[in-house]
Amino acid sequence: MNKTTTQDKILDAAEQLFASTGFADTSLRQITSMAQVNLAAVNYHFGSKKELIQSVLQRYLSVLMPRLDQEFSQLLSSQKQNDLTAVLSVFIKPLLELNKVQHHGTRMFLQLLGRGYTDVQGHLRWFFNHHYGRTLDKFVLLVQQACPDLPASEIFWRLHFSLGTVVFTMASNQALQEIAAADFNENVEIEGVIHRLIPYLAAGIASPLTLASQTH
Amino acid sequence: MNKTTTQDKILDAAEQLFASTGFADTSLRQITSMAQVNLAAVNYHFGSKKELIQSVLQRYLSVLMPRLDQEFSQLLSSQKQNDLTAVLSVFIKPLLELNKVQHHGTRMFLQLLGRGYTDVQGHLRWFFNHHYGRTLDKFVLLVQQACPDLPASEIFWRLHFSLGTVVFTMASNQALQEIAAADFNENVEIEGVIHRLIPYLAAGIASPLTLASQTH
DNA sequence: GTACATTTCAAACAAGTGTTTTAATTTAGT
DNA sequence: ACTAAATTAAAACACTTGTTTGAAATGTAC
Repeated sequence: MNKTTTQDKILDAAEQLFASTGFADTSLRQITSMAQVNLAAVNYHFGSKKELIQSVLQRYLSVLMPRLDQEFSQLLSSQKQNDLTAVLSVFIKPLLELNKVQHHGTRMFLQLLGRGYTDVQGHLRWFFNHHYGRTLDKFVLLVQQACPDLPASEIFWRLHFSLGTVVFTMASNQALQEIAAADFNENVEIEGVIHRLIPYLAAGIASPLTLASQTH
Repeated sequence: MNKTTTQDKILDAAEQLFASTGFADTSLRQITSMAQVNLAAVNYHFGSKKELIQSVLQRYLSVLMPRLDQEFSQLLSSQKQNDLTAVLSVFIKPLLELNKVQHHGTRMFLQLLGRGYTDVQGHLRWFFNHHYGRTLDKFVLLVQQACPDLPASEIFWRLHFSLGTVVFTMASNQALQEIAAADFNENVEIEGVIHRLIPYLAAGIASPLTLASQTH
């Protein structure tokens, strides 16, 4: 007798709607209607819409981030010279393991991440940095070790460029998949997109310093 | 006697608020209050909020896109082999000339573009493709010529990765500038960001095909 | 200066939002 | 079985949104 609780029904419906429509453009009435629970249940169980959003993300982050932290630490302690592609590839396995958390978990989480950074500016960014800032620092350190010639400020900019690539690609993942399927007869899973992203990001981050980027 | 019309007062206020807060999160009451005009003036002069958004963008696009189209055509007709950096650099001058349209026009437009792609999914994308699809096709052709080894589908993905970089960077431009100023004592104008972007994008788009990206 | 069209204004409208309230119902402990 | 706590339910609340209305004000042409 494995009955799903009201909380879980809400979380399941919410993450689906959030991923495809965004946080701001999804109403609590849509969520509770899809979950087949009462409207007031959201505020009763989660307090507010804001906290519901955080709970939806937290279900994935609490699995992913410790996993990433462990990988980063391991790579940091190993003495061998890590190249950028290897550092970025650390994300692959932990991300794909999110499919065990939930059906289509990887795609769902990455879309949520994309929505999180494009929809809301305030509380999610704070929430993430507050909880997982340490892990992020390790990653930045690894990138710096892999690109010893780049000044810290340049790495800052390029990592944010890369964040933009990932976030945007994941937020518009559905639309992109549809176009790719129509125009190129390609049916790429989220795993394929990840494997396409890594060389692109690695090349961008490691691109040589030009005269132009220094004088401006 | 150069009095600004009600329409212009609305457009000026709207673009400022749209750029910094996004389209969805800016209300008509905020706009008319800042513009010091009556609330009903927006619907009277523009019809609806949706059309106001398009008008705000159109003020820049109508200057920028013909300019870009001309540059693309010129590059296409010249027989010499264009490298990717040259193709991407075509954007620089037309973008910076938007500062003549309006004070801080370049930054304003790019932020609006970022907001346009992250906030709304529907009508803006259609609006843009419908009006300027031809120009875009020329650009894609130039990129294909510069990267003859890449299959069309790969170029499709990488150009969207790049779009993500630009759009995200521009949407969060203000936040990034503030962090860069605080952490690295850097005061980068929008022009500096553009010059930082180009080598990053060029390297990403032109990154070699790996075994992984082919098999997945 | 009168007549007509354009523009401004305050007010109200209809629809949607997240949240709260209060009562009914179900669950769990003894 | 009774009691107290936890959960569900329907309704209303307070607020914001974009849009519309109809009268007042302004501008324009003859």
